Amino acid sequence: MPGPAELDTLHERINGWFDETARKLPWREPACSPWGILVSEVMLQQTPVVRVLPVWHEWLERWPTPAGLAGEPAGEAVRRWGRLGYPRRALRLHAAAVAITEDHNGKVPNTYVELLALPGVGSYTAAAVAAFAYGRRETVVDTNIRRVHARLVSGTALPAQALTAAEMRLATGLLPASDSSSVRWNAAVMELGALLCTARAPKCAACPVNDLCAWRAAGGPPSSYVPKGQAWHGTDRQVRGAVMAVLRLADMPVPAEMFHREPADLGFAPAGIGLPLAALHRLNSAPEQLERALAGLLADGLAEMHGDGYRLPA
DNA sequence: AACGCGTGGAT
DNA sequence: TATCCAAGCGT
Repeated sequence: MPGPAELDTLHERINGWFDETARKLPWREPACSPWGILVSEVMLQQTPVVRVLPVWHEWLERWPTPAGLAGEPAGEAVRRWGRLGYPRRALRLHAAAVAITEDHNGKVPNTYVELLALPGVGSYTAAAVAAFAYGRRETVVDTNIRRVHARLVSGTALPAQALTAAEMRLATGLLPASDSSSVRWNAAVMELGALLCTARAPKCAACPVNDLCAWRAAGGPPSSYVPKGQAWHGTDRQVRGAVMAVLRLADMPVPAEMFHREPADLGFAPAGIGLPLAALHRLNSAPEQLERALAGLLADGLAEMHGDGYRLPA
């Protein structure tokens, strides 16, 4: 843990670097509503900024307030989520909009505890919204901040595989004293991790605190563990994704046999879903895997039965 | 605590 | 081409 003097230096340099070089993002504009910030935070969970930007603009134009989204079927949120990935985030964001409308008079709550109670809002997102939308001094810890702390302070290439209590204490200890400085600090460290102190090829030469970095001082030792990548090909997730691509494009329930049989065997396909349906069949997944994927989507509320067909939740 | 959950750009 | 990984959450 850095001493008080070094802490001041870190705050000054990293916040200064942020002021000069931060990306201009719509949810960072002073005029952005707390709702706009909440939507951005959920969309940014595991999805890069460049892919979020266009969808975020569409959402805020279509649903400028939580009540606007709450007034539509959950399936519409899933459809407009497009290809951001992890579509249950859309479902939960819709549920959060309903909760905000019904329980918070249509206004995004401004405390960590109330935010944390919203569907799809965990410790990171609750702290981020409290800080960035309401100017509160919160301990915001995301994957970028964890990595910067791991290198700068702890001297390791990567943070632990799971978020630890020690990391939270460290992050709290590093926080500037004032509300305004702490808000900027949270955004700045995150930005540093996103732009310079990246997972794979960190741009240490451009880093404003490279002379204070414990990891660099130690000669940049490699990580003590090998992060295991997520499997994709042949997984249920891949099949679920392909099914969801069909449902997003369908404007009527898709008969179960459409998923199980080649379109050529059926002799017809509903307008508009030929391409994603072909992509699904190209996976050539076993019937039981397809069943598992469809059942999973129903269980998660991402799809529902209507007659003998599947559709997004109405 | 470890796992499942989408997607696509970068390397 | 294959692998990595991105502002996590819920169970």
